[in-house]
Amino acid sequence: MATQTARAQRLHEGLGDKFRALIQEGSLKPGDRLPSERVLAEQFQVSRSSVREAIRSLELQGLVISKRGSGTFINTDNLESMAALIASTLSAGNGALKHIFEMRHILEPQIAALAAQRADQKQIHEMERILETQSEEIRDGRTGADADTAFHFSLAAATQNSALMKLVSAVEDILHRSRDRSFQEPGRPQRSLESHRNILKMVQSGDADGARRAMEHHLTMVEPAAASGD
Amino acid sequence: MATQTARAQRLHEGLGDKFRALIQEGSLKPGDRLPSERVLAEQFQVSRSSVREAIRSLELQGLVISKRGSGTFINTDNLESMAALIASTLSAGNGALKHIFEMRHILEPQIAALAAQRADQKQIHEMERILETQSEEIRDGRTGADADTAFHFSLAAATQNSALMKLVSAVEDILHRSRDRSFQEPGRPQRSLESHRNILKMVQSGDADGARRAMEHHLTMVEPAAASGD
DNA sequence: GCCCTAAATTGGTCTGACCACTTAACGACG
DNA sequence: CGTCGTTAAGTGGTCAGACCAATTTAGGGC
Repeated sequence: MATQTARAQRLHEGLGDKFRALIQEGSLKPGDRLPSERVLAEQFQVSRSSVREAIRSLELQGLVISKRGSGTFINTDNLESMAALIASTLSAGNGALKHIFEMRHILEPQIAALAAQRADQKQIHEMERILETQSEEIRDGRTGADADTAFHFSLAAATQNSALMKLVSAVEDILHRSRDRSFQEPGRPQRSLESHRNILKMVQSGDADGARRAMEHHLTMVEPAAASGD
Repeated sequence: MATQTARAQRLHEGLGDKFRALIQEGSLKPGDRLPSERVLAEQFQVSRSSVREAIRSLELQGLVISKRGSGTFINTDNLESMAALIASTLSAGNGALKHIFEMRHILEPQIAALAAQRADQKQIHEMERILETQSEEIRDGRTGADADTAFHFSLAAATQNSALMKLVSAVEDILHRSRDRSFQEPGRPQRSLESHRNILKMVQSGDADGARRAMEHHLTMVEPAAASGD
């Protein structure tokens, strides 16, 4: 009956939608194990191949994770793999790093402003902790790139907007690799930390406009020359 | 036969990487047809199942498109399917529509500003054409929702930033369905068209700040009450 | 020449089997 | 009794060959 949709749906695509619905409806919770492929095949009256292709798509979308010999599980933190998926899509093709930097420059100042309006105490404390870590790493002679990424992400989390979180997570993921290089310049990690502190200060005081400006300043400072010239 | 690989990843993942490399290295150009699954299976000394799972992942990433009875082709405009992928990821889980609206409110005003600075004559002409179409549709009693989406997308295209184009395309895709409903209110299509014209006017005159404000006004006006209140 | 039909080709699905790995049950041993 | 290896069952990953459905291509009749 569902074989002839206008869009010529293939069987495994329809299956994927059914599984996705099951997961999102709450019948299955994060961490749960899906029925085995053989069981699903019988349950939906299709072959194991079709079930596998459907699961394959769910796995690529980060909804589930298949483990050989163990089973297929609902992804606990779907954020990471979802971000990876968006990242691979955004940076695919001729997606120059320059474009990603520009997108970031558009997004993050506004995110900082939103965070200033919405961050709760727990999230502010989390940011303080991250900046402490970053400070320690720099004192030990490291770049603090991980903490840097974590700070930007925690800001996004403070917006309480899951879509923004996913997107920032993807953007930061793309930039993470190049960041190690740009952090090599002497004095850069220290300056980055200081502007992070300025941003946090604005967020703490709930100054949305100040947070936006602080983030703009931070990004302009951090942006490598290569990105604007390429 | 090839049972002793067991290196690290799953077989079809490695295959996917090989195919992806082939495509991106330029051995295969957009529009070209991949060798048939049976040929690829023999060529790489794996089973057809593995080839299929690899192709499935490429298809989900928008790199290729499989057509039953015809073949598998390198995706010509990868924009559409890539956007669909990002869209499904962004809206997956508890991603409320409200979050998407907010993301849009962050993105598009800045995009309008960038467009005002960078749009070339051809792109401006394209936007004029779209607004004409929208005008005609409204005159004929339709909502003009398609033209509406097209306008927002052409604005993103004018930024010359492929990452932004993909993202806007994804966001608009998510909103497109709900748009038809909100366009039912009397007078709404007409007002939307007028604010589009204001945005275009700013873009034509190269007024970045004016374009940003015009877009902000437009979005605020278009945003459904449900999205801002919930 | 044109149009219709049949064969070849291709992706989609099915079946059943075996492999590699994980987990849990079980029995031998200390 | 508890611990530890061994074994058996279960699971995802891969393979092989077959058939189906859609498309393309090649003939054949007009």
